[in-house]
Amino acid sequence: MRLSQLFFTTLRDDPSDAEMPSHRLLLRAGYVRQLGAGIYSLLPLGYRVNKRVEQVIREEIDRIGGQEMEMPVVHPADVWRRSGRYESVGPELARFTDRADRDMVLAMTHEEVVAGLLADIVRSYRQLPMIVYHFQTKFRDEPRSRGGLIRVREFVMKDSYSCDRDAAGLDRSYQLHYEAYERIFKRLGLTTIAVSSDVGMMGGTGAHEFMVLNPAGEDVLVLCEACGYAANRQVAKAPKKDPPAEDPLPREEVATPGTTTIATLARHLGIGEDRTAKAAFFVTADGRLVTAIVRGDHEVNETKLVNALRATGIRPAQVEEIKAAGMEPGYGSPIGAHDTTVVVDDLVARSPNLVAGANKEGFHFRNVNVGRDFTPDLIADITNVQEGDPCPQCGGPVILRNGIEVGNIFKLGTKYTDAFGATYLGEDGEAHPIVMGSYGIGVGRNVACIVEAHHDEKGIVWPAEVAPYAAHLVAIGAAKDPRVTETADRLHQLSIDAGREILYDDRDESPGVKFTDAELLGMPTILTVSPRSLAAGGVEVTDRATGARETRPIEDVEALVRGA
RNA sequence: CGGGGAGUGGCGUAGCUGGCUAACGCACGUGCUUUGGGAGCACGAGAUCGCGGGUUCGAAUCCCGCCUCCCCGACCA
Repeated sequence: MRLSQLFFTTLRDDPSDAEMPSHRLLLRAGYVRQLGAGIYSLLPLGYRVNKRVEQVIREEIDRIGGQEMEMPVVHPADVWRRSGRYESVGPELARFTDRADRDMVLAMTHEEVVAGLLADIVRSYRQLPMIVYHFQTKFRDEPRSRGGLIRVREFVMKDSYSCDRDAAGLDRSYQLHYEAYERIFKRLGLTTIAVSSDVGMMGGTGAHEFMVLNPAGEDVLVLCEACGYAANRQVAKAPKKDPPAEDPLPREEVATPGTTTIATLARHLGIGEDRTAKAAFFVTADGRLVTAIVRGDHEVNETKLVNALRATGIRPAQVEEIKAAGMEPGYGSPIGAHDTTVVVDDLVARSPNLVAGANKEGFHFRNVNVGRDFTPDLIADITNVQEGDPCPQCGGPVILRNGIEVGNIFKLGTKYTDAFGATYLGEDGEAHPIVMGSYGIGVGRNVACIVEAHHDEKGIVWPAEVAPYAAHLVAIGAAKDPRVTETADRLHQLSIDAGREILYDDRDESPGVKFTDAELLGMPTILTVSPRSLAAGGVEVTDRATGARETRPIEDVEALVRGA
C-alpha cells in the first residue's frame, strides 16, 4: 500500500479527549476515528489489524473444531422473550420497533439464536458434540463508555457456542476453549490471567474471565503470588478469622451525635472499626428492600449479595424507602425494622458485642448480637476481599490488581436449550436437553489491549502476528538518486506479487516526517532506501521494537519482502 | 442517573469582565528552495464560534432552554 494513497492521516498533537495510551495512539496514527460515545469507525489500518486479530482467533477456534457461521444483528423480540431476557436485561439491550410495529432488539449476544437453531437442526446424539462460532457486531447500550476502544457500545465479538450431550461433554468443550484462549492471547502478545468469575446475566454453572492487568481496568482481581489463586473480586472468597469469643453483654443505647460514617463512629467511641456493624440498603429488581449487614471494616460485595438473594439485580435504596421500613440512614440496623430482607455477613454473625445503629438520629447500640437482637433472613459471605486477606487456597496474603477482560468462557448448561426445546435423542432413545457453553472475545478491545502492552514513547510497536503490514518501506532522497525510487518500487511490487503487501511511504515528505510516522504507525520492520543506504550496499533494516539497525544487501531484502 | 469539565477551520488552542475584518501553532493548496529525524520563504483556501431562543444599536463573549463529548461515580457478558 502506498502511503500517498492510504485513507488516513497522522496527528501531531494529542487529541484532547484521549487519555489511555492505546486510544491516543490509535487516533494519532490514523487507525480509528470516533463517531459518537462508544462508537468508532475503523480506518483501513485499524480494520486490517482487526482482521489480523480475527484470523488468529479463527485459526485457534477452527483448531478445536469450531465451525464458522454468521447470525443476525437484529432479532425479533420474541426470541429474547422466550429466554426471559427481554424482561430481565436492562436498558443495555437496545429495543426498537420495525415499520409493522413489531418489537425488535439489537443483539448483544447470540445464545437465543443458537438455541433456536439447535432445536431446529439437532435430532440425534450423533450430531454432538459441536462448536459453532461467528464474528459479529454487538450493540450494548452501556450507561457509560470509556477508554477509547476498551469499553464501547458497538463492537465486533467472536462468540462461540459449544453444544454437548451432557455435563461431562461441556467440561471437555470448556477445557478446549480454555486452552484455545491461552494460545490466542499468547499469539496476540497479551499476558493474561484466567480468573474465576461471576456468571452474571448469562446464567450457568461456572465461568472464567481472561484478564490483562491494566491500571485502567474496570475489574478488580484477587491474586495470590504464592500459589497462583486468581479470581474476580466479584466472586473471590477469603477465609475470615473468627474474632475472640466473648460473652454477650447487655445491649445499651449510646449517644453518638454526628457519626453517620463508620470512621466517625469508631473514632467517637474510641473503638476499632471491626467492632461495628455497617448497614447498607438496596432494593432488588422485584422490589424487595434489602438490609445488608457487614462489619465496619468490610465493604458490601453487590455481586455476592445479588447471588445470595437469588435476585436478578439490585440498586441502592432511597432514603424514604429505608425510613419506611423503620430504619434511620446513618444510624441504621435491623433492630426494630420491618418489611425488609436482612442479609448478614457470616463474619458479623460470629462477631459478639458489636456497635450498630439504633434507628434513631444520633444514637447507636453497644453490644449488639446477631440472633439475640435481630434475626437474619440470610447469612452469607457478602463482603469484598481486601488486599492482604488470606488466600483461600494457601493462606498467604492476596493482592488486588485492576484488569481488563479480554475474553470469557461460560458453562451455560441447559438454560437456553430448555427455553427453546433444543433436545436430542440419546442412545437410550430418550430426549435430552443439549448442554451449552458460550465463549466470547471482543476483537476491538483486544486491539486496544495489544497497543496498551506494545508501545513506546514514539508510537505503536505491533507484534508481528497482528501488524497491519509486515514492513514499512521508507524511501528517502529520491530526488538525488533515481535508484531510490526504482529500488523502493521494486521491493513494493515484489511484496504485492508475493501476496503480502508492505506499506510503502512514497510521499514527498521530509525524512523526519517519514521516520516519525513509521515509528508512530508501528510496523515491526522499517526498511529505508536512500542514496546513503544504496551507497552502503543495500537497504537499511530497522527493528521497530529494539531499534537495532543494519544495512543489508538488496537481494536479502528482496527475499525478506517476498516472505522467504 | 449524580458530580465535574468542555464544545471556536481537519488537529491542538487563544479570544469569553459586551465593541475593529474571529487570532495563533500544526495540518492543507500553489510556486521556488530544501531532502537521513516532525524544513524555509512567499502567496492562498478553509469557521453559519454545538443548536435554538432572548437581551442589546451591536453577542463567540451576557441570559434561558436543549444537544453532544470527556472524566469520576452508579452501571457493566
